[in-house]
Amino acid sequence: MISSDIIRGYNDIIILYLLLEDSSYGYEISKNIRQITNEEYVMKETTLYSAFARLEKNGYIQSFFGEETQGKRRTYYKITQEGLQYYKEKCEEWEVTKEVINKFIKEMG
Amino acid sequence: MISSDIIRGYNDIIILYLLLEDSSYGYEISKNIRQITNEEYVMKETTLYSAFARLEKNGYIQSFFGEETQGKRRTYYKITQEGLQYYKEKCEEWEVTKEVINKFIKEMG
DNA sequence: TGTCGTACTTTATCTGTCGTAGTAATTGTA
DNA sequence: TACAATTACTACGACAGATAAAGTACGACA
Repeated sequence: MISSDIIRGYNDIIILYLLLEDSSYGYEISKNIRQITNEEYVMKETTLYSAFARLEKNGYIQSFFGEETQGKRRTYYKITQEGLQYYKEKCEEWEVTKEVINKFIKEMG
Repeated sequence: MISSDIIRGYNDIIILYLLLEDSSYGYEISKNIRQITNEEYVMKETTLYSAFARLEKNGYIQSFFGEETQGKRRTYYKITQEGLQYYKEKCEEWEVTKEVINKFIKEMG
């Protein structure tokens, strides 16, 4: 189980990654995360939707309504230029973070 | 700069790592972190001391007073069996976390 | 006398995550 | 036809870890 204190701050990156190729919506993103990680990480619904709100507030994603004529209306999100920039920076930060934390990890029986 | 949301949850591990070899105290641990990471990560004082309190409350470290007869009295900490166990588990969790997050990271120009 | 370095403590605030619950429509199944 | 399950969200409140700001206390040094 991955603790929420560790993934914190990377949920945004996970979401942005999934919007790189094409716009998407909550439920689909949620499923994709589970699939990609083989259920090793399951993002909570509330975490996901509050991340959407935060990302949109910061201008990293933009929402629009889908054209479904049946079923509950979906809110789609697409990544912005700023979002792409933010994603790139966070990826670089991740490389640094990995190396820093690795210095405090020991392989033990 | 490593964001606090990313390192969150690993501050405990950093501290425990530094207590593996020998007991130590706040100021020394703080200096060691800076040195080991070449100033890439500097743990805030309040973060450090609140982590001590949490770790002791959870039984992962034990405090005792140093024998300095001059200067301000130091509070030393040593790792417990439970702390060692916790450290090991977190190291294993780290390996999983790394792989999970790596799936959402892209190398980009 | 004043500043720097060492070694902490207290208090209060912020943010992201998460538990709980509820709404609303569609699809499966018995 | 009834009921459960799945899809697709929204609202509210609580919690924990990180942090800013400020203060205490001691020694050394100039």
